Amino acid sequence: MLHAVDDMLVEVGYGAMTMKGIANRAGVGRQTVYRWWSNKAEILLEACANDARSELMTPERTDSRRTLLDYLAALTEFLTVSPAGLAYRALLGEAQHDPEVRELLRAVDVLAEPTQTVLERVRPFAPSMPNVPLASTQLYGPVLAQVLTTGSGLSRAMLSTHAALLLQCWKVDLSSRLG
Amino acid sequence: MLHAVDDMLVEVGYGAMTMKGIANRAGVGRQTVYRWWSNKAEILLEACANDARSELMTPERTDSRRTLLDYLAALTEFLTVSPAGLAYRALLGEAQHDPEVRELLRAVDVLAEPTQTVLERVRPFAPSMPNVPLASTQLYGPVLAQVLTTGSGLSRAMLSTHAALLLQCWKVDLSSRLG
DNA sequence: GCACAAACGAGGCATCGTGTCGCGATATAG
DNA sequence: CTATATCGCGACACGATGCCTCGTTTGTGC
Repeated sequence: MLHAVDDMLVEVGYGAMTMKGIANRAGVGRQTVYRWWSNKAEILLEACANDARSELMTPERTDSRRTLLDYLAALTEFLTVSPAGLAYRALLGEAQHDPEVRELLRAVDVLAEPTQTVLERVRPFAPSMPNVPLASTQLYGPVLAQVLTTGSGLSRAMLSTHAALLLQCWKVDLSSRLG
Repeated sequence: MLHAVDDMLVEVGYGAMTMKGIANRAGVGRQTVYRWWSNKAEILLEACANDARSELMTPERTDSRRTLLDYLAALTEFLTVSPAGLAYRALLGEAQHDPEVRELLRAVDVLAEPTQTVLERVRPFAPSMPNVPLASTQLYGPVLAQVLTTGSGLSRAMLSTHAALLLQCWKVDLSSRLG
């Protein structure tokens, strides 16, 4: 069933994906779909949540910069190529229109957990890293914004520079500079 | 006419905004609306493009950090409060579904010009600032991502920290560290 | 002031997606 | 064999879209 959602999203795109289409694709009546999910947003969220977690799990590297870069690359791949990522972007899109979807998306924050894991790995080598919410958006915000506004991700070179710059300013003790 | 779009977006939200509603609100026939704009996206873009430019124009400060902070605060205000900002978010949402809207939004990149202006002001004091595309997303990406995913912006304290950190790593010469 | 043309408001219409309802078939349990 | 629950499937009302037409208003040259 959820597999049918992934497939349809890739094949026909979000615009042409209808509840009727999902039902037909899954060989199921429409009522059966409504029995388990009350709207398209819930189906999409369930279809992408599991995949997202596994796709954004990157191995820890000895090099902190490499740890960040691997994660940013995986995130870019997720957002631009993966069906689950496309579903996430579609959900994020609907969240701008529909407050109900926004709440749904806040409750199951797909990007939060993997990002937090990566940050914790790096934190020992980045003493002046800000609190998790800010550090998270600093890390993935540029990547997400780029994909959402242009449809394609940052180049690998830019990702690398971004990771290096972030890590650098997280390593320097800010308090000594700002007093 | 465009005023009616702004008003409706604030009053009833994007979800309840229909072409029929816009026409009624503006006191015109529906066909008249279709005569000038072929779809909702075009109306929204025209309704927000002008306002966006003026709302994101911040005065230059002697302090670079303050220049960045002022811009980030204006951007947050724009994205979370301003009708034009709500329209922009709605457009960004539709762009995730509709490739046509994505192209429209790429052609009239609302955030690009103001961000670039700010970056050029800061560049003399930030010798190792990366190229404009990357620096732009590094600057506004976290703010945009935060608003899009949670619906509310970063706190002023976080904006301040973000501006300070970015400026700091843009001031240090990276090549001497990575070379 | 008049006539002509363009633009307009209003409403009708076909089409599509949504979400609900009821019918008939199937299967699983007692 | 029967009762109950679940399912596939079509029917339905509702609302939004985009197009078309009708009769009116507006503005221009004569």
